[in-house]
Amino acid sequence: MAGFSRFLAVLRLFTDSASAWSVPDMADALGVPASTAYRTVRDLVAAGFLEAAQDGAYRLGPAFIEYDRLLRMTDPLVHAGAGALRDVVMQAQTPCVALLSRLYNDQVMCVADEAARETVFRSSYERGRPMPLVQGATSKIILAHLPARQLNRLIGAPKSAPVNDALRRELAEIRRRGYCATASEIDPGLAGIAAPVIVREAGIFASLSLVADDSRLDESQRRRLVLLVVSAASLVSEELRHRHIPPPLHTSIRSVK
Amino acid sequence: MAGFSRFLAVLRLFTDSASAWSVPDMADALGVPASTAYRTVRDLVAAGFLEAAQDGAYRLGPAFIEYDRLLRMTDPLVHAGAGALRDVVMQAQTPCVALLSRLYNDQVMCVADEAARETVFRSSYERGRPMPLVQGATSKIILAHLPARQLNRLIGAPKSAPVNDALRRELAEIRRRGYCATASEIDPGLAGIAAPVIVREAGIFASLSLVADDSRLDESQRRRLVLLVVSAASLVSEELRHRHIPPPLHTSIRSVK
DNA sequence: GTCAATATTCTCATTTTATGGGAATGAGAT
DNA sequence: ATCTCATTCCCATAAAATGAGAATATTGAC
Repeated sequence: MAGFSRFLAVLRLFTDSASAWSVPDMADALGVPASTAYRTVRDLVAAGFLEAAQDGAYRLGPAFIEYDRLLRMTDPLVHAGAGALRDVVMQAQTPCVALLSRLYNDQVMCVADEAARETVFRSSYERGRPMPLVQGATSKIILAHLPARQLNRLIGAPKSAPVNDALRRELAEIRRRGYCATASEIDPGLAGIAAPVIVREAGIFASLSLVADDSRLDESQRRRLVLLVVSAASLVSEELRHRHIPPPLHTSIRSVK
Repeated sequence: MAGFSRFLAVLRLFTDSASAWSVPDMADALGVPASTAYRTVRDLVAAGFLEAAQDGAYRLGPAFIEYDRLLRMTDPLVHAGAGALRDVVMQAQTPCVALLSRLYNDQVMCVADEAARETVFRSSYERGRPMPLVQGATSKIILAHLPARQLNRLIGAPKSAPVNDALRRELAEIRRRGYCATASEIDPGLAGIAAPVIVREAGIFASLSLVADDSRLDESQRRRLVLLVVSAASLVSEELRHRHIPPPLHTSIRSVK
């Protein structure tokens, strides 16, 4: 291991349950000499990706907040979706959480969320938290719209993984239907309603979804929310498609100031 | 330039106004050969810090969202302050934005913000955006509570920078008063009210502040909000002080699972 | 205050890796 | 087909990271 990966390795030590590390402990955990660990940490601190807590402990640094804002302001999906999420929770007229989620390596991650005012429950899906690929409406609707090649890479080709044939049939059915509604697949008692946000030409495979208390939903409510989610997802997709300007030919591209 | 700094240099290219870059343009801007730029970008993409947009353009990657969540969940200041901000905007009973801000290199950066329901204006202070050090209540109240050595480093020692003597007197007065109220220093028409969140033993130099429409504030309003901000800041400080557990002696520290 | 135990930084010879020039390949456009 | 530019590949070289251990700084114990 060397170079860049040393920095990544240090950052990966930081998790929900281990949020502060001393340098000797990092060196231990990574199996590198102390001098190397001190140097790596010093560089990360200088860059703002780590920061000294107290008593020789280090925690994640404020540079992540800065880059996160930059991403929120400039990422097409996040930027286009955030407004839609606000509209959705307003129009839902019930305690709920609206999510915008996308593929992230071999998981699904929410990139924007918005809770209605009076929402008391919390969804496991929350901005920045990687979630399983094959559970929950939010994830399934994305899987259902993936190109065959990419899906095979994630769940195995039909021949090599016939165990997934049932899943494949389920995904085909979801794609046909155009939305996905589940209940208690991730959080007991919570229902998920998700619609696809797919813009192939921009490489966007995402979903817009709503999480609400399942016991509060009667059939007409559910139908109304499905409609709300599906149309919001279409709006976001359209906006993204519209933004996707084919670049001028034979010219390097760069964002205009 | 080499090693880690090459990665930093690439990331620093991404700004509000230049949010998508092609690799040749990056190579140009950094003055490095194309082959080097391609390799650097490939590594950053693999780590999730960049991601391919369309047509050879790259944008910031979802890893920043993931680390930002981790920080929100685990950073003592953000975690303790977020709840307080919600309380503040609720109790303010007027359109406003509450901010939690801190030193970040030689600037001040908001690390958590919360807007009241009906707030229409936007403050220039927003989560993740570095702001000037010596303007606005949010920043000044932090400066006013910095140890002398650190203040000198930021604005120059009294002898070498006598031009700042007026500022020094202003800061001393602010410290004496315990809060700072300004108007139109950053955004025309907006007023800022800030109180310190200082926990020296934990290395925390921050502020809790409220931004509201200046023309809507009469004297009694203003007094009420000052009280609100000051007491909220005290609560946050107390919570942080309480959390600061002196580590066990002669033992390496590590967050408990 | 001294002492002892760690934490942290420093040094430097060595190994490892990144570097970048250029060739090779690919993808469009004409 | 041919031109242009994007992208990858190759490899000798230069450069930088590495790590063992020494040197120094901190810190608590006493």
